[in-house]
Parts: sequence; C-alpha cells; structure tokens
Amino acid sequence: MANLVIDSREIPQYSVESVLDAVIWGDALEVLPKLPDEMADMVFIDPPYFLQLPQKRLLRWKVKTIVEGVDEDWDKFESFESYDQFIITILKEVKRIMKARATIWCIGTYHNIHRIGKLMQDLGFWILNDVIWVKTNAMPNWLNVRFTNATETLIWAVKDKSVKGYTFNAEIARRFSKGKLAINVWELPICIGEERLKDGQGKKLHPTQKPKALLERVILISTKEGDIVFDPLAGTGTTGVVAKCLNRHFVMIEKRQEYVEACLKRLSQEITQPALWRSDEK
Amino acid sequence: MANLVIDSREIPQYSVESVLDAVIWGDALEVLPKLPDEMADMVFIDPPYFLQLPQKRLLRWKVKTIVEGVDEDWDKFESFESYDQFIITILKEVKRIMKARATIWCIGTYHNIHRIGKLMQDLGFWILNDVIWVKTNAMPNWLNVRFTNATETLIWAVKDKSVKGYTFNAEIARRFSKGKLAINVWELPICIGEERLKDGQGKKLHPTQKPKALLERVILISTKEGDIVFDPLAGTGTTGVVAKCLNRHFVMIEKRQEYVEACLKRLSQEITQPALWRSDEK
DNA sequence: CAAAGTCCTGAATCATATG
DNA sequence: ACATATGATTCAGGACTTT
Repeated sequence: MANLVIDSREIPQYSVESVLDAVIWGDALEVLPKLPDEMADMVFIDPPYFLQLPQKRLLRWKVKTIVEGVDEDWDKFESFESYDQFIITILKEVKRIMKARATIWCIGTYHNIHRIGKLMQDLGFWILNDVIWVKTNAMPNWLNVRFTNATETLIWAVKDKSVKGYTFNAEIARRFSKGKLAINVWELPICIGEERLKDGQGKKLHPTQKPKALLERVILISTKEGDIVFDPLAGTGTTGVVAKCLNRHFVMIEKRQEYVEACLKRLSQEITQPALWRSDEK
Repeated sequence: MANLVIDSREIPQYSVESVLDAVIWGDALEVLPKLPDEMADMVFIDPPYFLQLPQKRLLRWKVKTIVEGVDEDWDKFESFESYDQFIITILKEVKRIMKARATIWCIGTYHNIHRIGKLMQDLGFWILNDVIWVKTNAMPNWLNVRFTNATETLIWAVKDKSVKGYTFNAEIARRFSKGKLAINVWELPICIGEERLKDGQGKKLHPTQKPKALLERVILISTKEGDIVFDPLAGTGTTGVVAKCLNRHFVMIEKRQEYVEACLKRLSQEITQPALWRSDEK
C-alpha cells in the first residue's frame, strides 16, 4: 500500500512520481533539497516546539505518577538561534517546493509559534489566518501560577502577498467552527484513546501525536481531491493517513526509524472512511 | 481627578510620585527613558498592529457603505524592520521600568503578534501564557477567501525565566473562562455601543478602542490593589480608567492630543464600580 | 409603551473584470 | 502597470424607526 523511500547520498534528485504517496526515511534537512520545485499543493508542518522543559520531573500530586512530558532529542536545541536556523532552512526549501497557489500550515504553542510566525513573515510568506485549536481536554495547571494552556495555534499562509486563487473551501470551514461563520477557532480533543499509538511497553509512541480530526479539517478546507499534501516532519504520519482517507496524495519525510515504521503500519491499516474519527457535527 | 503631565525637553527625569495616576502627554519614545527603574507592577501594551490594509476601500455590496478600516498614521510603518525597531525600543525601556516580579501583557493579531512574541523572547522576556480573546461579534469575511478572524492574542510574560512570585489570581482567572479551570481562552464582545467613544461627528474616536471588560480581566488577574499599572501607548485610556475603578494606580503615556483629552475626560467621568461593564458571569 | 423591523458597523492584511 | 466598476451578500449587537 504505502511506498517507502530510503534516502541515501547516492540519490541526487527525486521526481514527483518517485515520492508520491511515499514516506521518505531520512533527515528533512538532507531530503528537502532533492525534492522538485512546485510539487506540493499544501504543506503541513508540525515542528519541534522547543519546550525548554526543566530537567526536574513534574509529579502529579494525588497519584504520585510522573508526567511524561516531551523529552525527545528532536526537541532539544542549543539556543533560540539554532532553533531559528532549523526553521528557516526548512521553510526556505518548503517555499520552493510549494506550487504557486499552494498554502502552508504551521502548528505550535506559545513556546515556538511566534518565532515561526515572524520567521515566516521575514521569508515573505503572507499570513492568511491563524487558527486557534482549543483543546477540550488539556492538562490542567495544578500549581495555579499561570493559565492552563489549552490552545495551539496554526498559522495558515501563502508564499507571498500577491497569491490569489488558493483553495479555501468555505462551506466546509463553516461546519467546523461554532456559529454560522467560518471562524478561526476550532474545538477538538487531543489525541487519546484508541487513536493514540503505543509502543511495545504500552507507552505513547510519540509525545505530540496530532488527532486525525485536526488534519481532516486542514486538508478538507485547503485542498481538493487529488492534490499533493506535503509534510516534511511527519512523525507518526497523521498527515498522510488522513490525506489518503480523503483521496489526496501525500509526500512525507521522517528521520526516526520507529516513526517511519508507524507511518507504514498506519498507512496499511487506517485508510478508512473518515466517519469514525471526524468531528464536524454541530 | 486625573493628573496631566505635559512632557517637554526640559524634564530630564520623572519621579514615581510625579507621574502616579497621570497621563503623560508626549511621545513614548521620548518619555520612556525618563521614567524610573522598577516603577511598574504590571504593564499593558496595545501597540499598532501594522495591518497593511490595501489602499482600495472595501465596499459593502448591498448597503454601498465603505468599511472604515484602520487608516491612522500611527499604524503605518515603512517595513517590518522599522516596525520591529519601534517595538524593540519600547520593550527594552519597559523592561527596565518593570519591577522584578512585574508581568507584561502585549495584545495583537496575526499581523503583528508573532513579531512581538519573538522579539520579546529575544529580549529575554519569559512567556507565561498566551491568552486568546475570542471576539463574539467580529466582522465576517464575506468574500469567503479565508476564515473570519475572530481572535486577538495576548502574550503574558515576566522579565526573564528566573522570575517567581509574580501575581496570578487563579481564583479570579477561573471565573473568566469556561469550565472549572483557568483556561487561556476568553470570550468577549468588541467595544461597541455606549462604551465606544465618538468624536464630534459621531464617528468612532479611536479605531481600536479596547473594551473595559478585557482590561478588567487583565488587571484583576495579574495585579493587587494599590499596584501600579503602566501603559506606554494609552490611546483613549481604557487601562487607566479600569485600573482606577479597581483601586489600582496607573501611569499612561499618549502622544495624540485628542486621545489625551479623551483619557482625562474618561478619568473624570468613568470611575465607577465595574458592575456595569464587567462580564464574569458564567 | 412594547414589540418588531430596519439600519449601521466592527484592528480586514477579503475578488474579479474591464479599460 | 494602474484605476474603476461590479458583485457572489456573512454575523452580532446596538441604535433607531415603525407598527
């Protein structure tokens, strides 16, 4: 079902055909330059959030269990500058890979989304909206020293100010927000339960797996059937899975072996009708 | 009732006493360096958003009226770079003027808030939260080419990562969001009706007047009675008016004469109990 | 006077066709 | 490249007018 492309130094350049509906196993920084110009109709990027969590573990008060935060190598950067460099490098390549009327979505929290937004503007991207994902089941802030952060922000943009005629399916967008208008606020639970992938030990496989219902909204609103959706930092591949469920093509890049394996497994098992996980009922 | 301080070149330095509960009529860039270190317990900044609206007017099709967008000199900048310089200059001075455990709020939309957030991080500010203001009566996007932008974002931060013991009144914060937790999402209407200031011709005096209910939330949650709230870009003075209503002190700077006059008038007329405009009922 | 209907407008980076 | 004309007509809330 799913195509696997193992990146290597011998490969100088990819054709669209060779990566269509494929997971490319490799480092995005190395793979991106090999992808063709104007390949993608839409790009979804879920970059590391650079959370800068303290080393000491957070203990739940009552049950005395440790909160499993994000403690992956891929979320560690030496400084804001090195984080910015990572983002800039990817965004520049992505811009080249976007079709003229393609749009791009970047998701993040207050830790990183503002950096990304400013860097996008500096690179010439023209922001169309930010969309607020209100998580209906966010983890409370027990210490009461700040608000419970229940939101993530998606920035939606085109390549530059002059772009017209990008895809925006307004009728569909109206379904996903409260009220009659297509408002830039979405209420959705975070990914838990059966949808959440586990490793051999029953631990969550990926710390920030995005819900399929979120990608459904992104893809339905900003692409047409047959379009190519590109995700250069695929993780466990929610983008590609949802794209296929909705009759779109995907191209994904992922570096970590266990995530690539998860992508392939999901692509062979989860290509179903969206009915089970969609959430567009008002 | 309200103190007016007219800034001039002869004034080299202000004492706290000389500006307490005063509107300083002058250019923030000139006044800020004259204000004392560690004066403020909390800072609220509502900077120009740099909207970059097109020159052509937007016409309502049926009623043939023009949408009165923001077309003020103070929202015009030559480039992102010059906008950034304006923000950086103000933020640096503000940081000096903040007490060690003070907090700062900056409000904006996707046009500018990401720039501000990144610049704040680069200046060492440590973001505690972003708070999403969901506007219940935002203007629709009736051409259906993007989402109706119904939100503004408030970034809430301390001077640096090490700051502890800042004021966060969690009990009050819980009242302002849905559910039992103090969530970072506030639903509030934009400022219209009787609260909205008009000029002699019945036109809105300020294009972006903030509702008192918004400032009430900010001030109640992040200050104590008797604290000094500082607003270097005061506009029509909502910050000071609400501060006085809630038994806090204020210091405000405003450049434009008609806004200063509005501040003084409001400070002499609107210092009432908050009951009339507050909106903390669940 | 109350109720119902009309009109106006809000931090907006809102489109397309023709000349 | 500009300027100008035309058009597919959304929602909430307050002010005002009519019934």
